Parts: sequence; structure tokens; C-alpha cells
Amino acid sequence: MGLQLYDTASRAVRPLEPRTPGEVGVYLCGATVQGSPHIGHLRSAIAVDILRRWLERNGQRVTLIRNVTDIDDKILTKAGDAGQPWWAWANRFEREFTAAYDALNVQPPTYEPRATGHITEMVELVDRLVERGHAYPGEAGNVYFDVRSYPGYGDLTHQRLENLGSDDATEPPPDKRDPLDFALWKAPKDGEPETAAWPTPYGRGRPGWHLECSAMARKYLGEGFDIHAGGIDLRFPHHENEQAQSRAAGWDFAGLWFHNAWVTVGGEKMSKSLGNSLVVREVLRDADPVLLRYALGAVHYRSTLEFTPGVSLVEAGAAWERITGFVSRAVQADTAPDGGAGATGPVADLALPEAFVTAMNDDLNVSAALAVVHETVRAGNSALADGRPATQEALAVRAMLDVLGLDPLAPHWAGSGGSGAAEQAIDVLVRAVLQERAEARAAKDWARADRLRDRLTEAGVVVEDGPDGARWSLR
RNA sequence: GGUGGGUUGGCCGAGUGGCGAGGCAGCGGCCUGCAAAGCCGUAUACACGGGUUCGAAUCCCGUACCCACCUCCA
Repeated sequence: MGLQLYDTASRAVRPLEPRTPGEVGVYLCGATVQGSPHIGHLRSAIAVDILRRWLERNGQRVTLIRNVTDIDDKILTKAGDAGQPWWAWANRFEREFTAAYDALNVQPPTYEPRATGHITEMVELVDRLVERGHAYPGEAGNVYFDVRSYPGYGDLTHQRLENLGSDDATEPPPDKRDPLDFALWKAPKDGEPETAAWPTPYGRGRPGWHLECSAMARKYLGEGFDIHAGGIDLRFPHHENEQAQSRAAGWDFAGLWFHNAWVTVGGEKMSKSLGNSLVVREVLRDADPVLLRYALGAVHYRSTLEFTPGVSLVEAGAAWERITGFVSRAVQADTAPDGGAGATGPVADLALPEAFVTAMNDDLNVSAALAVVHETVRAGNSALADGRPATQEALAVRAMLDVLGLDPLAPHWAGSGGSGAAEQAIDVLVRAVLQERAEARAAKDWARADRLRDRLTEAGVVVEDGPDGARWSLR
């Protein structure tokens, strides 16, 4: 396929050439489940979801591994502060992440390994690094990666050792040979629970932050794989360290590094310390999940996405209404003929507009791809305005949106659109009012007609008059 | 200090040498009993200063400002 992606390591857009033709292995750094997911986490998930859908749409078999880091310093600290077992804390937020992914129609990964389920693999990797002279035990329980033993350290982020860690005021641990060395394995600190330590040849302890990704990527994707994805803030030190570990162990690692930019609020990166985090659960309290997906997915993944509460979702809503309004009108316009599924038919195998394909192949240029969607919507609306069917346009629009996880008629989103018993009941009642209004209009009793429409508007029902009578929809 | 990204019209946001992506908001028109939706048309732009070029938002040099990573971070 003709997909080109930007690669952080080579700082260039390169054609994706899977190691095994037709199969793409993707490793995505998932959540450290220390707290509730915010919309930045979801942006990353959506960017990779779109990548995955586009690969699959082009006939690639994708193995997507998205890890869960369920043991780390912060989990232990926060759980301790809350007086809860660390594993209960981690699991609670893992479930929140899963719920958020599901709500936004992020397809589940092929497998979702947890760090704590791969202690054996991690210890094996530590052994291997010690044997090869790239790691050394410190005080009982600590094992460090020897940065100076691996000449490729800094390759991913193009940093030189002498420039790293210059203004770090904190004292490095006394058992480190070099301040830049990082922990592969950590001895328990005072007060840490027994359950958070595992026996190893180096003493009891728990994994350092980077180790799990190297171990799990190798286990599930092999000694080399196609794409490693994650937020751009993970480049250093996390990804640099992962790569150093794996390569120093004698394995290959990621062929291409896919990093998404972050979400900003008020021009600054969302973070807990700034107090500007937008927690998914709260955003969805009064927003349709599809609009959040649209807002987070409509911007190129490498561009900073400025999210303005009260604006971003409203703008997404306007665009979404334009699109869904067209699709539903097109569906209504083609219900009569020859029994086929028409505009509601399956879209997974339909040919996509060339401009859309070109845009997606160009490093997933979603903004340009959406321009094609909107142009197609306009063409379809013009057809409908001329009394012609717009079935082809509607199918094309749905097929394109499907790639973005946004087909309005997909089962995931269609649920909110009118098949439930409640919607049926509302439909009957609204139609009754519309019937009265039609009679009033026929009698040119405009005051009465407008009164009926106003009542529906107050109830959140939008009325649109057309040549075949009035349609209604919920605002 | 080291490394990287950015500055496009009222707003969001593509575009990396030559017909002003797209959306939202605005204005004019069509349609409508009036609306809504839709359609047609339309204005406003490339941080600043130089340079290269027949031609630059796009390339080069410089300047300013913003953001991020180098400590946990999607």
C-alpha cells in the first residue's frame, strides 16, 4: 500500500514497508493506570485507531499490542495515600480507560498485556543485559542499565550523552555508576507492600518503568516490529530507553516511530500539575461521545490540538450535524426503489474517493481527508436539492467516515439514533403534532402552526419542512 | 545550556514555489407563509526583516514570540 508515515527516529516521512508483507505489527504505549483518563490519552488512542483502521482498510493484517502499566511509583504512592491496595487502584483505572476507549469507538487491541503479567519475561531481559555487560546490580534489588556501554544511546531523540541531565539538581542514587543510568529493576522502598515485589536473582523488587515495553513488545511482536506508537512526550526518556534495552539485548526494535502531539488547553499542555486536565468522564457528562471523537480525531496527529471547552465540541457538533443531516436525508430519499440497502448498505468494501486515499496515505492527513468528506456532502446536498437521489454520495461519505471510526450508521453510533422503544414512542407523538401543524398550515392558520412548532422546539425537537412534508430530529 | 515543534483570515485548521483546502461564524441571494435545513455567491491570511526566483505562505539567512522534552507524563 502507499502509506507514508513520519518517523521520529529518521525525522522524515517514509513509506511503510512491513517486515512481513501484508502484516503490520504495532506496539502502542498504553496507560499507566494511576488515574482517570483525560482527553489527551484518548487523542493518542484515536490517532492509532485511525492508523489501524486505515491499514486494515488497505488489506493489512494488524497486530496491535497496547500495554497496561499496572505497577509503578505513582500507582504505589497514590494507592497508599488513598489507603487502598495498589492492585485495586490500578484495576479501577484500567477499567476507566477501557470504558473511555469503548465510548469513543476505539477498537480493542489484538492483545492488551499487563506489566505485572510479564515479570518472568522482564527478569529474563535483565539477565540478558547483565550477561552482555549492559546492566549491573547496584544495592540489593536494584539493577541499572549502563548507558555508556551502549553506543547507540540517544539515537532516537538525537541527544548526546554530555548534554543530558545537565541541570538536574537532585542527587543521583549512590549505587548508580553514572547519573544517566536508569533502573531496570527497583528494590522496594520503605513502606512499600510485599505484594509489589517479586523475587529475582538480584533480590526482591519490581520493574523499572521502561522494561515492560521491551519485554512485551518482543514477546508478542518478535525481535523486530514495524511501528512503535505513543505520545510525543514519551520519546525521552521512555522510548529512548526501551530502544536501548532491546538493542543492547541483541534484538532489533521498532522500524518506525509514530508519535502523536498532545492536547493543549489555553495554549499549554494538559497536565495534572497545571490543573487543566480534562477528564474524559467529566467531558462526556454533557457531551456526545461522537463529538469528542470528532474533535480529537479531526486534527492531524502530529499537530498540537488546542481544545477549548465550550468551543471545540460545539464546532465538532456543527460539522457532525451537517454530515449526519445529509446522510439521513439521503437515506430517506432512497428508501423507495428496488429493495436494495441503498445508502444504509455496508461500506467496508466500497471504493474511496481518490483525493481521500491520497490524503490518508500522506501521513494520515485527516484534515485534508475531511475536506473531501465535506465536499462530498455538498455534492450530495446539491443532488437532493435538485430532487435527485444522493445514494452514492451518502455511501462515499459513510465509507470515508468509517475509516475515521465515525460512520454515523455504524452500530456503535446508530444506537443513539432512533430504534429504541423510547424513540418509537416519541416518533408517534411528534408525528401527531406535525399532523396537526400540517392541517393548520393547509388552512393557512400560521399562528397555530407556529405555536405547534414552537412547542416542539422547546422540547428539543427540530422541525424541517420539505417538499414531502416535515422531518424532525432531536437537537 | 542541549534537542525538537510551532507562528495561516473573526475562530478552528490543511497546504511546502505558480489556479486562495475544508469547517464554524459574517455578508448578499435562492428556496420557505415565516423559519430551519440546504444550495449559489462573497470578503477577510500567511509573525517580522532581508535574500533567491519571471513568480514565495511555501526555499535561504536573520529577528521576535510561543510551546514541549532533557524529572513523572498520551
